[in-house]
Amino acid sequence: MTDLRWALGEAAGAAFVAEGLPADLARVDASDRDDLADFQCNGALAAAKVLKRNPRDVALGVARRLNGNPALASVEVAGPGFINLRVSEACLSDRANALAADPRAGAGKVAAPRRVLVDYGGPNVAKEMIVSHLRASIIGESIKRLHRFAGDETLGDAHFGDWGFQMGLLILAVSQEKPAVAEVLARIEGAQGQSPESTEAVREQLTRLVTLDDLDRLYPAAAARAKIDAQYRDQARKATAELQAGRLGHRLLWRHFSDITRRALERDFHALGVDFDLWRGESDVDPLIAPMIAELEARGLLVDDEGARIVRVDRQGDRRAVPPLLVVSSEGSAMYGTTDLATILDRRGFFDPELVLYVVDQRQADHFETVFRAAYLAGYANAGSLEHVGFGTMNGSDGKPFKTREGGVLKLRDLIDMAMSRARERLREAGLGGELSPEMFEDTALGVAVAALKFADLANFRGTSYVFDLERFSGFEGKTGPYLLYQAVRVKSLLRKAADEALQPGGIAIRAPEERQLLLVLDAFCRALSEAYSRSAPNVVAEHAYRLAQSFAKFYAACPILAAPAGVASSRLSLAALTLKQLELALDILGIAAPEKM
RNA sequence: GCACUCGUAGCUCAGCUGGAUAGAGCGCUGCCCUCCGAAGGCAGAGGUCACAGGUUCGAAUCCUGUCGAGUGCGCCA
Repeated sequence: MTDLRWALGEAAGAAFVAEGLPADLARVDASDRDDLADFQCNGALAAAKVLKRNPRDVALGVARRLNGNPALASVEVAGPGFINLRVSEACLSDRANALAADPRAGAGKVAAPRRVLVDYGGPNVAKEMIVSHLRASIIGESIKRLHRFAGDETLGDAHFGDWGFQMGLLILAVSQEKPAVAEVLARIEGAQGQSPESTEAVREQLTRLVTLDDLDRLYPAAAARAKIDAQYRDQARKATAELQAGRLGHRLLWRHFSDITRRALERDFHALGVDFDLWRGESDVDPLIAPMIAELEARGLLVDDEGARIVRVDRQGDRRAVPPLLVVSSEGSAMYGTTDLATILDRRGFFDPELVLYVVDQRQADHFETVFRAAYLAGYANAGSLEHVGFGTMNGSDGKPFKTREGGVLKLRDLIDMAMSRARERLREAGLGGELSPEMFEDTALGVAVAALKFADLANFRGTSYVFDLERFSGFEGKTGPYLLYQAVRVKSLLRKAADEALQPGGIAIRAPEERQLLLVLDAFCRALSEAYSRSAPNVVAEHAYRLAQSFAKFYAACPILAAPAGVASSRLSLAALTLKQLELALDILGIAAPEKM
């Protein structure tokens, strides 16, 4: 299925060729003068420049050839050589009916689907989720959905931070505070493989002894203490080393920490409409590191430098110095980049992705450049298959990194709670409290809150830093998530009413200006998706969804539907149903779901 | 010091593969519920697109410079 813009571009291309002009200049775009045209082609200006001809003459020649096209109601040349196209009502109506019959509401698919892995979120064991995790999760989830919807075989990986020093700290802190835990572990370690207690039994005991609240309480304290207490820090380092060496008790305890953290995180993420396909952790790639280092060494890629072992990745012609990848520190331990490199190997093993998108803070651009180059150099990934999709930092209204009024870091949970309480207020104001069951009421409040948070973030281009403003994030009027939900819910209500009155949707005939405008926006869905896809820019989808909702609101205000004469009513009903279908598809790509009522 | 990103309405942001009168939302001023959900619609005020050069018939968009802001620059992740 092709959209009008594309079809007109093809027609213009043929006209260009017939006029002896380069066809690739015949691009047609939505008009930015809707008082003059639906679509415009500015290619005659460029062609005239290349061929050194009078642009107006060139445009007139093309216009003459387009004039007979049945899809076009008018073809005019304006100004120095703009070709303005107005589409006929018949053509618009045909397009509307085609869209209504298409389950994808006009969305295209990629010609050659790829295996795509999206690495995003990056939660850590025992570390509280804060608002900065929100961006990574929201943007990553949307990019994953964008690829999946376009037909790629897509996996989203949380890239779980479940390894390293923080685990040693936790093991130390928990066993010091809870002698019972130490006893359990001593028992199982003492008896070695022939322990009377099964692993299962130990895990059950740990479940009773160590809760998520314990971790939330102990970790910050332990981390703070390690900063000032060198002896404590050394103990934690030792515990980390023992864990990584495979000490049984440490392993069981670590597994327990990760399990309870992951369960809680999955629940929180799910409430936000963020669901990972994979929770591969840093621990999963740990076994790959030693052989990887040996191989890099054997191939001469690993060299000594200031006591550390590095891979040089700078190239001739670099405009700037690209730092080497530090693989083994002078203390002999694996580093951040080492894990990332091993993760690339790991992924090649189980998925062999053709594209990996790292949805991570823009500040890590240099780091990823280094890792990617090392991976290409080592042949662990095909050139160009690794891409850093960076996003901007989050600042407070003072332009500095965001802090709460008390000066602390805002927890994600608290932010969601704030947005939810505002949503509850609005629902009560609208008098919907009594109509919905308590569970429905809470679900709806959560849905509205999530829509507000996500849309506020996704409406901005990911690459630029943005000001984190609670007021704006939980706003319900204007260009907001709740506005989109509101429009969707209004259509749902309308469709219910129509069903009650046994009014059937029918063929669409585009007449009123508001219907025209709505259809032109519906037609632009395909284009918006492909642009969002190629630029990894969900804000393009967000913008489209908003424009769609807005065009619908105008249509809804200007064109009576149920009260219209029978033929008109069934046409408008179909148009409304089509709008709902496309709006929900667009919202789904943003990770937002519309409730039945609100 | 070197590098990257960004400076668009009072505020928060789109637009940046060069094209006609630079768009939204919030806020501000009015208007519209005897009609399908007013979390809505309509109208209005508000801009030398940081500044200065350059390329071009044409620049918010491309190039250079200046000023301002943010970020990064091997043994944390």
